[in-house]
Amino acid sequence: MDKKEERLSHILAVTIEVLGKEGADQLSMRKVAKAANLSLSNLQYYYKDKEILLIATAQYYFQRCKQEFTQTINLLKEKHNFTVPIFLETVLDLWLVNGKENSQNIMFREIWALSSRNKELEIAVETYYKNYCIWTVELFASFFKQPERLISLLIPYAEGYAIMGTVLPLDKKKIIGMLMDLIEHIES
Amino acid sequence: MDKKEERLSHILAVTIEVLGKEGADQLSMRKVAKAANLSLSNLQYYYKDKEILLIATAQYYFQRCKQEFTQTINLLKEKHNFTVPIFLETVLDLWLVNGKENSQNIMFREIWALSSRNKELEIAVETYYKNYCIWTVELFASFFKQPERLISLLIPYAEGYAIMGTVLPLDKKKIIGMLMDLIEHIES
DNA sequence: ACCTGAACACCGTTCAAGT
DNA sequence: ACCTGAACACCGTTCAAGT
Repeated sequence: MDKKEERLSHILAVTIEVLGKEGADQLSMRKVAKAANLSLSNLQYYYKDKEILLIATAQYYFQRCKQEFTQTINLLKEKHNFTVPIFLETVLDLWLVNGKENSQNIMFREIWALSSRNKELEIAVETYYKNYCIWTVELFASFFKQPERLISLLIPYAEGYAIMGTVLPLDKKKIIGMLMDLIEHIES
Repeated sequence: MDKKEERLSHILAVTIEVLGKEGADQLSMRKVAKAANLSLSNLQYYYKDKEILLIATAQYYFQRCKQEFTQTINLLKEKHNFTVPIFLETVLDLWLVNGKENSQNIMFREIWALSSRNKELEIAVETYYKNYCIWTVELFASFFKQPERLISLLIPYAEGYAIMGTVLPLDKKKIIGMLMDLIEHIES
């Protein structure tokens, strides 16, 4: 990585920090510039306006998410007591998270909102989800007969659960039980 | 409804319009004031700052959503060819909508994003989802044995589908088929 | 190629003042 | 109770200028 690339990704890392701390509505070019120790105009030299900065930031963030995901999955696979049901339960427990307690979900909310006003960002989000489905289908293909069906069920469910999982009539434990039963039914 | 109330709800209706057209990031007190034919300071007399205006707007919007929901469901129930499987398929087709094509979902995205930075708005969103679950459980209780389980499955799924349903390995028709099969399994 | 500072139109909020 | 206009600090963007 040369010096310019380092500079660019440092700006993006700082932008993620500001986004996470203050939210999309509070993020300003001036704040990012200050946090990155740049003058406003110098920041604009690297990212010429706010839109471009946000798109680059989202893509940088997605890249990070992928790294985190593969790392977590690899750790899971290497566990000494690995069985398919244990793997499944662990994955479900990992995926069903409350959006308000999870910094990754807070970032995604900001990105979603921005993407509904920005065609290019919308495409970046769509691409990420598409790839996410591909990785997870591949992962599930090692253990299940119907990976496409399982992923088409579980990924949207997890996304929705992040939004409003806390107010459902069933608690998380019962939901995981239900999902495991449904998966067994799909696979049978 | 007295004159003040009318004035207040007119402002909220105008705010919803501006939000839908331009998005949360483009919404300004000045724009709302202009669109509602008020001076900026006069708008601030009714809603003293942007936060309060947005919370009131979200609640007003939720109220509208409830009306729309009950109306749609009543029309469905009154249909001459009503059977439980047809009802279920129609409801699923109605619920599984692409978030980008649906103006209600665009509004919800804006509200979600705002709510992650605002405790009071977050509570309003949570309350809405809680009530939504209660209505739908009641509705399903007329036709199904396990309404809580079905709603705990379907509502988060529909929310997640709105976000990323377009990139799933299965198409909508197959997904509805899968869900109907799963529902049958839960009920059996 | 990289960086600066001033200027512009816009924003939310505050406040003293009117009816 | 309802409404006004000016003022303030902040914002994104543009631009002419430096190294």
